Amino acid sequence: MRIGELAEKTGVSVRALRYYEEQGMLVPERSAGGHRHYSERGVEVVWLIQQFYAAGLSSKTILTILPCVESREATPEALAVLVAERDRIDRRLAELAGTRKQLDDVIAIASSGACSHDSRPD
Amino acid sequence: MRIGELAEKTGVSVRALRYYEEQGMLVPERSAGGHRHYSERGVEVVWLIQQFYAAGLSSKTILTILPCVESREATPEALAVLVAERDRIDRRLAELAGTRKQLDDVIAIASSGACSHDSRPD
DNA sequence: CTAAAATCTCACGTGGACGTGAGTTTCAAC
DNA sequence: GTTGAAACTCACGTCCACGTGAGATTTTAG
Repeated sequence: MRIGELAEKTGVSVRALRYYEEQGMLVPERSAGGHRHYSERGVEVVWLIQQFYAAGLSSKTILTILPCVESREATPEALAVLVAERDRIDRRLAELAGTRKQLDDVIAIASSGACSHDSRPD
Repeated sequence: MRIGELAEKTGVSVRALRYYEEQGMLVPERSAGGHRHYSERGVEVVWLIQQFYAAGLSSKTILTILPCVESREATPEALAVLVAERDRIDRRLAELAGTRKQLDDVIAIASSGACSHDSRPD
């Protein structure tokens, strides 16, 4: 499929797909005229890239771990990156949970203060 | 305390503190000569800002919710922002957990695949 | 075969959170 | 009173994941 179709299927922009190629994350075939041609697999790869971006991985890191997902095997170095990133996500999860609690406390206190003189404990 | 001391205490750069002021998040007193002077409370505020940044809030959003934390009360609008951001964090937590699982699966498969198939040590 | 749609390659623009001088002024110590 | 560290104000630079034309080329529908 061509770039426009993949863009529609995945919901990412054409520009983004070209950027992914620039970074080496998703390199398609080319037609005689130079147009990009993606396989069905491309859809899943784009999803993965989005997932990893959402997890805060950089394109460089994604570039390292994508081949492992594709080939279902990893060099020791790549495996180390995978584990390190999982740990990073774990720390981030804990951090986020902490901030969530912060926010929750603020909401509890602020709302009781703003809504009325009603200082009912939970 | 002056900006350098606060920077050291909080671990953020002097430039960052000036930036926080630019954004209105942490506005210190000024000496006659124009030097910034922060109270002890400044340390905690910087920690909060960092927390919220880490949670993915923009400086503009932080600017909205910081007064609520300080005054322990919120306008209905600010409260709505607080709740919306908590929800956003909840969604992000779920998202991150999903990606973590993805990564975990990849690690499980890749490591077993790498060890059994290619069991050549260095 | 033609016309329009899609795609192509530059290449500069954007936004957020600062980094990094440059040149000047203030403050604390002696 | 002097001096050196620390702070001050511009104001341009950086990094990342794209956005956004401009202008040329390729592909597809009629």
